[in-house]
Amino acid sequence: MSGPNGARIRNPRPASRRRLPVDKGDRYGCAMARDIQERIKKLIIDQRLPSGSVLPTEPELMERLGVSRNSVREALKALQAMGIVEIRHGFGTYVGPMSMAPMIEGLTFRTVAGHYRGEDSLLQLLELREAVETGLIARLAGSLPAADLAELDALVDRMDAEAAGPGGEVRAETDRAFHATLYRCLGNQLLGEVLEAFWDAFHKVRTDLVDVPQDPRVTCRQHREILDAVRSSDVVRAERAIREHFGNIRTRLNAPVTAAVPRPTYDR
Amino acid sequence: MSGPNGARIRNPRPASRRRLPVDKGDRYGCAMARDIQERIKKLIIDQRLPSGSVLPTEPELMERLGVSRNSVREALKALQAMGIVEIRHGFGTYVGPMSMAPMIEGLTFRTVAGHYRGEDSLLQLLELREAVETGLIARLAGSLPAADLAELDALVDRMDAEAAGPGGEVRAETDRAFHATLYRCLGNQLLGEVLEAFWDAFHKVRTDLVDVPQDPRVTCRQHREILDAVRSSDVVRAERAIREHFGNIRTRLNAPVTAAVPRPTYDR
DNA sequence: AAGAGTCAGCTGCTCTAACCAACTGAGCTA
DNA sequence: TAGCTCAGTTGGTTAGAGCAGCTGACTCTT
Repeated sequence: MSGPNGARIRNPRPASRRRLPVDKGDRYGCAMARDIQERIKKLIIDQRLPSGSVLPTEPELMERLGVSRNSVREALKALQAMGIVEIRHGFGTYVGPMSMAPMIEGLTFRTVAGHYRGEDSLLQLLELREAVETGLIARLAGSLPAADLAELDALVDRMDAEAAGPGGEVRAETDRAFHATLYRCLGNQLLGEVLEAFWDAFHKVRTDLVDVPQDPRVTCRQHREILDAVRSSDVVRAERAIREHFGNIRTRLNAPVTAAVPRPTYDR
Repeated sequence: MSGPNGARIRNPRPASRRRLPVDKGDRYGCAMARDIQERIKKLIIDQRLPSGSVLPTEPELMERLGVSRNSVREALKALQAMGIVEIRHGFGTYVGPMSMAPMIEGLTFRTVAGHYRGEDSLLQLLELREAVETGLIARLAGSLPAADLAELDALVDRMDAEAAGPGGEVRAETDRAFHATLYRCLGNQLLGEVLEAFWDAFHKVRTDLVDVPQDPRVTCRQHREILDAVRSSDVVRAERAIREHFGNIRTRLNAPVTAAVPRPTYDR
């Protein structure tokens, strides 16, 4: 039943299956499964359940919703994939953290798939990050608390140390922390999580797919410049610094991406 | 087994269940289900399957992955929730559109839940939109093709007509189209989809939860101002126009949000 | 009596088997 | 020829059984 590369071959009705699915606006599956998901979501909303609350057990949901165990489980699996519930074997089902973790996963997959198909999906993701951070930096300039400035100073210092250290590279975690700390003072949790999600997805794909050469000293200098610009309340300079930083990543990205031969394996 | 409000009461072991789940880094469920999902994803990536491609049928996946139909279906349900596959009753399973639709859903739920819990989640979502659009507008000023400018002109004209028309309100679809068309020329599909996702989630929550009063003439004037600023290549003016537009939405949002008594029903 | 091991009873996880529902295509009927 | 039915495909749903992770209380040992 399987072709040479595991490709699917269906003898009795090969042509008809080539039909592309017609969009009937009926995404997300059939009525019942969708309905169960909605009812569980409604349960969470209506009872104002916070993250971590206990949800009914599978047998209880079966009885309450009047469906079989299997349907309940499929609905819960879908909700789990969206981060709405969290399932723990032997414990029970809980209201999920509602984090952006599922988005990271979806975005990562989409970017990897697009990359392998020859699209510039990684570049698009970078542009997205650039857009958000550029739009935020103006609000930041001059209004960063002293404590955050000190923390950012320490992070850039650490970058310097890492660049001069044995590895000769700035650790990814340090870069991530810098960008996260920079926008923390805005007091917008969603913003922070989305930015981290974009960063995570970008970083995952970049390290997995393309081997980007980087000059760690340039990285350090650019982060320092961003920090100094923000400290001195210079909006224009801050925006320019951010753009330069991303421009740097972009140029480093462009060369290898076009030349790179996608590796045949994907093991995420 | 159920309390007065449908709250769960478990007689034999009530105290132990109050334990919050310990984070073992094992999100997304047990090993096997997770593994099946990964293998299906690997199949899509390795064979470079584009959106709409036929995936193996459930029996074929059972055999190939060596698991039961139930497990296959649960994995597919989770992947469907992430937009990675699309399941069509009676047809088969296909590679999904990889759109941002699941993100809209997750974001909407998160925002609704946060709103009901008294957080300013809707405002956070608006700030996110503002950040992205502000960061993009500079790249746009002066580089918009004439065709897009004409289309935007027509959209603002339509807004005027709708504002003066019977309803006296600018239709949501027109606003959506304006923002979508504005950033289309950047040639970044991801960017466009993310912006639309944010718009959709914001709009869904706003119309469902808070009844925002709006002066349609102000809305029209602000969109016209954005368009004119972009047309005249005036970056500073364009940024100011965007900020004013979002500032307008924000102020209209702030008053009712704090005063609003959340309705007890959630029916999405 | 204190400690350790076992066991019953929760929880979710997986499998098997059967049937239902949506859809297609070929062959039959009028 | 036009329309229908029917077999065979696909996913959707139900049912029942047993497995696996976890807790608390009971029991046996020391």
